[in-house]
Amino acid sequence: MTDIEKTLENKSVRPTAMRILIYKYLAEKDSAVALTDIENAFEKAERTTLYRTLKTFEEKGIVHQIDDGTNISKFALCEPGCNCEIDQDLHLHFHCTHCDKTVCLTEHKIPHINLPSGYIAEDVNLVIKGICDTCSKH
Amino acid sequence: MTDIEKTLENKSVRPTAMRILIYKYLAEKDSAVALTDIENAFEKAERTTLYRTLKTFEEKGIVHQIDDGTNISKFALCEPGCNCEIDQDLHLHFHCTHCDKTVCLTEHKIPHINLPSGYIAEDVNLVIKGICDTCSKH
DNA sequence: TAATGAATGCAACCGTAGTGCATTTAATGT
DNA sequence: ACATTAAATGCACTACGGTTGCATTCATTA
Repeated sequence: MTDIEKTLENKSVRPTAMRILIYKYLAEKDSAVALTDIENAFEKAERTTLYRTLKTFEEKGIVHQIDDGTNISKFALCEPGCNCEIDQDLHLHFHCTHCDKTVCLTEHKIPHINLPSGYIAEDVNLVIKGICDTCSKH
Repeated sequence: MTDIEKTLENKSVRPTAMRILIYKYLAEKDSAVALTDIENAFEKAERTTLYRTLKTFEEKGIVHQIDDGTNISKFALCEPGCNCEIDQDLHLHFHCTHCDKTVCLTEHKIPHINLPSGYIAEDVNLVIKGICDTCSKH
């Protein structure tokens, strides 16, 4: 059994062939991917399958969904320190308007925000848009 | 000439009847509105007109677009202190998952974030999801 | 090996975003 | 006041992401 299969089983996700492929794809990407990205990468794959696989991955804490302001949902593998829950130090995301890539800045945590009374926070999302390091060199 | 007409002209936007109506609608709302919201409010209005009006308003700094994670663009009037640009203290947004409303917390500014070298920030977006004060009372 | 449930494939549907073009409306100069 | 010109609006249509229902295949286990 490979590492990926173990990882999936640890998260109570049956390691099917398709899921392993999708996991691999996510793992080798250094930026967040949209459903369409995966669809294009695996021409034989069915949109619905990818869609539901990502949903499952998200529910089981394998990936986290990123809303980078493009109105297109992106996904990235959760790293060991990636706590996608409140009351944790959540990392922020950077969306490059030049190459259109979105990356997790896992080193950068979102500072705590004091809300007005009555407001209950359940999730925090911080996205910075601009030019990434690769694009700013050119 | 009314106040709204003056406001629009100050921003180099021709104060047409439709635009004044849309501005009024936005002004009396205490939460951000989606294109569809306006569409429903003015049954006679053409979606394209509303769409382009909001675009124009945004370009001219009359409204700011809000991405609250629902994948539906929302808009809210810019207040005098609402600087929708970088290097300013940007306010954050709160999206209530119960009543589905998104509000500007203009009193709450986004703290400055230090990015890794090479990254150039142009826009910052902070959205907190949870339960708003109205819904948390019930 | 049969039974069971999960995963996948297929075929749609819905809603938002966006564009091209014709038409109307408003502003300007003569 | 009228013609000219540009902006604003209305209409039709496309594109695409997200989503669901249902049939079918696959894998697990009794």
